[in-house]
Amino acid sequence: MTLHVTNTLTGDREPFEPQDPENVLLYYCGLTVSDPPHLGHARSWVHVDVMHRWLEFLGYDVRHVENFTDVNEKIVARVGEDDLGEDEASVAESYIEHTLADMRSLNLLRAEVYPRVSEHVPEIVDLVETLIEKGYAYESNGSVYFDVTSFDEYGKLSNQKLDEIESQGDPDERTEKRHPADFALWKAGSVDENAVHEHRHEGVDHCDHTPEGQTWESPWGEGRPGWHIECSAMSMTHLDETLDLHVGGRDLVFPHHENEIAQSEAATDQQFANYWLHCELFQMDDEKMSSSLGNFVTVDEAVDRWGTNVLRTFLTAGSYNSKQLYSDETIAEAEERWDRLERAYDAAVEAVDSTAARTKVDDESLRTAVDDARDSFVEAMNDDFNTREAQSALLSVATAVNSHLEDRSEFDYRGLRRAVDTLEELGAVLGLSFVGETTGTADLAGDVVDLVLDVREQERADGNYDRADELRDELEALGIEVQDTDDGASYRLPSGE
RNA sequence: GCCAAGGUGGCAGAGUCCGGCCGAACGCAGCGGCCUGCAGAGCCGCCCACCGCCGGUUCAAAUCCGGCCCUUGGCUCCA
Repeated sequence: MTLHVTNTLTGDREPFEPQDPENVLLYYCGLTVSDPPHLGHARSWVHVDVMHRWLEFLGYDVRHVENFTDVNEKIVARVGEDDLGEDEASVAESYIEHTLADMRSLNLLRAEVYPRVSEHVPEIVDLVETLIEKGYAYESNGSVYFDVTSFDEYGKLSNQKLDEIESQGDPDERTEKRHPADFALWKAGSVDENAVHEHRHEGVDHCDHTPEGQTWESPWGEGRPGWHIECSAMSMTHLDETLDLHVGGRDLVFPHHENEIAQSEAATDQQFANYWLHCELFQMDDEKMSSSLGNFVTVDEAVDRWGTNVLRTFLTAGSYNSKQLYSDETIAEAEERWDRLERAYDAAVEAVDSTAARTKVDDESLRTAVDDARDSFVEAMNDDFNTREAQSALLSVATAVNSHLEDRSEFDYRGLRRAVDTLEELGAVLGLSFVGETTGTADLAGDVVDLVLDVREQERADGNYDRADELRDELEALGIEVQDTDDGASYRLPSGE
C-alpha cells in the first residue's frame, strides 16, 4: 500500500504522488513571531515533523521549508516590552530564537531553510508587480490589492462564493478596495497605530510613543508587504512554483491559504500546491486553544513539565486532521502510554544484555508479533499518517515483549533484539527516543540510586520491611520509580531529562 | 446566514474513502486471577458501545443514500 493523504483542495483521500518521484517539496506555514509558541503550534509542528520523517522512511528526499513572519503589527506592539527589543526587527529576532529553541526541545527535524519576510521584500515586490502587469492587482493610495473578481477560481479551497465573503482586512482598507473581498498585497506607509495599540499587552509599561514598524521602498512608495503574499514569494523562491505538500493549521484555510492560491496561480499560471493538508486544532473544554484567546500552555512550559517523549506521544495520540482534546486526563493517558512503551523497551534491552541471553530459546509468537506490528505501523502511517494506529502497533510490541519476558528464564535473544530495533526505528518515526542522553550527572545519579537500593535490599533480607518501604517512598518522592523483581530491584529515573 | 469538520463504551480515540475480517483496535479508568512481605510494574481474563435520531438500499451498514437534531471550527489576527 502506498501513502494516501487527505487533500483539502479536493476533499478526498488520494494517493500521494510527488512531481519528482524522489523528491518532495514541503512547505509549512510558520509562525508570526509575536509571542512564545504554545502547545497548539507544537501539535502542528510535531505532525508535520512526523510527515517529514515518514516521507524519508519511504525513501523520499524531503525539501522542507518553513517561514517566519517577522513583519507584523503584533510584533510592533511588543516593542519596548520586557527586554524583547527596541524595534520590530529585534523583537522578531528574540522570538525567532525562542521559537528555534522550542523546536529543538520538541525533537523536530530541522527544515532546510526558515525564510523571513524581511529578507524577501524584493521577491515580494516582483511578485506584486507581476500581478499588476497581468491585471490581477491594482494600486490604490500607495497600497496594492488583489482583485478577487479577476481570479475565476477564487474560493476553491474553502468552497466559498465571492458574494458570501465579507470584507477582508481593516476598515480603512475598504474605501480603497474595489471589492470588499480584495486583499492587500502591499500596504502603504508604516503600521496602523490603532492596530498596534489593539495588540499591546495590558499593564505593560511601553515606551511613551507608539513604536513604528519597518518600511521598504517600492514602486508604490514606502510601505510593508501584505500578510498573504509572503508565503507565495518565499515558497517559490526556496522551492518551486508548484509545491507537492502545503501544510498548515485548519484556521488558515480561509483567508490565508485561499489568498495564497489566488495570487500564486494568477502570477504563474501553475497549480500552487498539489496537496493541501490541514492540521486540526486543540479543543479545550468548549473552545479551541489559540493565541487570540490566550488559553494556552507554552511549549517551553510543556516540555519542562512532561518531557519531549510524553509530549510527542500526546500530540500524536490523535490524527493530524482530527480535533484533539487537551486536558489533564488526556495528557496523563499519553504519559501512561509512553511509560508502558519505555518500560517494555528497557526490559527488553536489559534481557538482551543479561547472561540469560546465552541460554536462548526461540519464541515464534514474539517474532511474529513484532513483524505484524511493523506491518501494522507501516499500513497505519501510509493511511494518511494515522499516528494513533501507529502508536497501537508500537504498544503491541510492548505487550509481546512483556509477555515473552513474563515468567521466563530463557530468552529469545534474536526476537528481543528485533523488538528493540523495531521500537527504536519506528519510534523514531514518531520522534520518540528511547535512548536518553546520558550525562555525567545522570550516571552518577544512577550509581547513587544503586547504592541506596543495595542498602534497601539488605534491609529486606533482614526482614526490616518498614525501613525498606521508607527508602522506596523516599526515592519515589524524588521521582525515582522502584520495582522489585525476581532478579532484584530495578528503577526508572524521572522522564523528561 | 454562508462554508467546513464531527457526533462511536466511564474517559480518550481508531475504524467510515474501498459495506462483510467490527459480536467494534490501542490506551486509561474499573473488576477478577497470577506474581509479590507489601506496593508498583507485568502477565492472563473480564466488564462497559442498540456506533446522534428516523427512514432507505443490500444477503450484509458504524461504514452507502435521504431527512432531522446537536457540537465544533472558519467567514476578523490565529498552527
